[in-house]
Amino acid sequence: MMASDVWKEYESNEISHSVAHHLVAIHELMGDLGYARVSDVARVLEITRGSASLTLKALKARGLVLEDRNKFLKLSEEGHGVVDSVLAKRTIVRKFLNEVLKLDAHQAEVDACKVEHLLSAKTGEQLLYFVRFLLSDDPTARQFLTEFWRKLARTEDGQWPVQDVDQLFELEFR
Amino acid sequence: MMASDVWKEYESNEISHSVAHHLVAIHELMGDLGYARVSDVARVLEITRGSASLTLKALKARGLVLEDRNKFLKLSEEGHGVVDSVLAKRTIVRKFLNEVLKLDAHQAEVDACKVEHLLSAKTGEQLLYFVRFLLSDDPTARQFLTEFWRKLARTEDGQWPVQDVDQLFELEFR
DNA sequence: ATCAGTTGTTTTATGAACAAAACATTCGGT
DNA sequence: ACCGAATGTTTTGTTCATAAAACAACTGAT
Repeated sequence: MMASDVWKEYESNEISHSVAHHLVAIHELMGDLGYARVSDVARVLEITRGSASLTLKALKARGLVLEDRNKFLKLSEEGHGVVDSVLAKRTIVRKFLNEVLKLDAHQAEVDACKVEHLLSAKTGEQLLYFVRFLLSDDPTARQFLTEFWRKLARTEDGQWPVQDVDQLFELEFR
Repeated sequence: MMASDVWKEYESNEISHSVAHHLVAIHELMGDLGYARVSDVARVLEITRGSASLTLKALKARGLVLEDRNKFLKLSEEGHGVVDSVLAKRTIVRKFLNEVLKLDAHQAEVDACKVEHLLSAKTGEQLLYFVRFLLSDDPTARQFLTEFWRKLARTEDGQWPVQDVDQLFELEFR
């Protein structure tokens, strides 16, 4: 019933997946090469220079990307802020999926990449606190994780009476 | 450096946000009204009948939605599977954000809605096991959550030396 | 100085997701 | 049987993100 309230908010995302990756690409290129041009961004993202040119033009207009006389790009203060928040969310989600839920590194990377720009700042913040405590050497956290992973291992050995994930979901939620 | 490997996989999402919500709308309408027509879907999603008509035509062509002689819609077996997996992920993510990370109900709903169709089946499954154990009455889990929430409350009272979330992220990840 | 290769932009086109409006059909009440 | 309201479809147009290709400008080696 409250579906309609919420689902439209998806649109209101000021940072699209595409924009996030263009900005992160510039950030990475500055680290790797020390500079970032349109072609470099296009190569990193495996898109055409034309596409990159158009997207980056919009980002320059939005003040997230700056360009010097020689067409070299860099992030503005604001652009850097966006990259920081996106990378922080990606990192913490990847860490949680990989190191806590024990998903393989590739799947964790893919899923983190998909959601990095969608989570609210508050969600990222709380998740950071959570994962930090969970992976700390606090004995309560250690004990909990040890116990969870023990149960998880049994689950994956088929010790739980669950054949089918869908069936499990239905038991839990329908 | 491995950014390019991963970010393209975003495209390969067979179920878009829009498609997910059209299917879920049909599911909810079947529960609420006992039937679902194009106009009902449009009303629930707050889009025009024209838009809904086009999207649903595509979903009929993909075999996810079936239509009887009187233009009444229902989910196919496969469509039901998609809805189950989407709703299961939305539910478990919302539960985690709200009941564990203590985000307010609205923010939890919005974020869950944004990522529901993006998480892999494996990620949903692991998250389900995790949250189930975390919220169970296992004393290890209880103790861990109690301790986490205690720390969290102190954090929100400003007891941790953190002024700015961005600053915190940078400390942690840069 | 020229010519080839690199780089950036512009133009044209596509597909997805929407709106708006015109149109066709169907259904209920009188 | 008719009329008006509700319903579904089609057509047209917009925006966004992409590709592809043509074009322009710059660079460097000879």
